[in-house]
Amino acid sequence: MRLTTKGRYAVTAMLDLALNQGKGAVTLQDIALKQEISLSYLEQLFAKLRGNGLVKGTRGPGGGYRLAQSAEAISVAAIITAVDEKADMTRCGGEANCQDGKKCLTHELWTDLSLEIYKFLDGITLFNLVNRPEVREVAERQEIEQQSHSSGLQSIVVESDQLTGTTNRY
Amino acid sequence: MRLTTKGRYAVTAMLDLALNQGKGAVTLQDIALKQEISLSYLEQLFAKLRGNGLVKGTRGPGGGYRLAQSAEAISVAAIITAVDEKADMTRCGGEANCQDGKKCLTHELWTDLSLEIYKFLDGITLFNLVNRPEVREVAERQEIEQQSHSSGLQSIVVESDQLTGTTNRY
DNA sequence: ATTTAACCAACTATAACACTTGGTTTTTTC
DNA sequence: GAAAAAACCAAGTGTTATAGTTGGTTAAAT
Repeated sequence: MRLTTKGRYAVTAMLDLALNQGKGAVTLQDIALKQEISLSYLEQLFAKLRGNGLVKGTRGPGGGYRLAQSAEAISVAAIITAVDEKADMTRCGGEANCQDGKKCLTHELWTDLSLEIYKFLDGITLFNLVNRPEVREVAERQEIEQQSHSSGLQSIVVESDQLTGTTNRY
Repeated sequence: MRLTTKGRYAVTAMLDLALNQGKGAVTLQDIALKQEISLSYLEQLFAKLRGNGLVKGTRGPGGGYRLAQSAEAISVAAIITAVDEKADMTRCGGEANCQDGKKCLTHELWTDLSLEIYKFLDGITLFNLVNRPEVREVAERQEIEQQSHSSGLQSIVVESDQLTGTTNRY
């Protein structure tokens, strides 16, 4: 169980999905703007999440992503595992071959810790997170910011599109 | 609290020190051979450990490092913190300024987890580790391997020294 | 037909880690 | 007092994963 911003991005994006479950599919464009993550990077993360059966995407206008399982069934640990696919930690990476094929001095310590972290993150589901008051608070703030953002931005993009011929993907 | 092989190296080395507390100072050369860590990298790690008051070094022949505090007083968390000096995790790195100066969606989740990990590692001291049977087992194996190693290696190094004019530092 | 959005592949930049090189200084030992 | 052993120090290099970019193709709705 590795911990990196990659996993954090994935959890944040999945939480965004869970929060907007009622409103149909959510586009990555949306998430990219709200959570300030590069769109293409999100695409790469969602390819893995989809491969692991955590989300399903629908193409075309009105399309986007939605959870493939209920929010109760998706744990934070599952999300991180899906995205990180055990880029194992050089030595002590699971097997006990850290020291010439044998266990290194601190082998048990790290496996114990890994288990501890896993248990913690496996005990927290998207459903749990959605119902946390702090999360709801931040989510509402983002909702408002996004509206003022997109209403202003959309027209700018359309105009500059005609002038420069380029569309910015972020 | 970041988790990387860097911290693992540091804990392993410190544990080696704790295990050999009775026999006076331990040289980094020794640790490098036994734990298979590059000597110069160890030097860098020990510079930080020394700076954080966890070890003290004595120079010259017969010198080396020993613990600056009792094994009971040194927690694994303290070692990792000393060596990692909070290369903070891009966003959500302690302060709540992950989203335009405000908290991001999953801020609490990561701070909770960090605290959990810290508590776990802070509850384990070098003294605890030294007394674990698996650790003692591995330590004994290393003791034997080192003896056959050094008695064989020392003469080889001396001989090849005179022939090639080079000394390998590892 | 056009637009929207998922889907896909290959490339680039950056940063941290792990390690190397080549020293100096201090202390012990002969 | 010379030589050796060790800590101490600074500046580099190689590698790897992350994070992001570029430039597409396909599927579905208006």
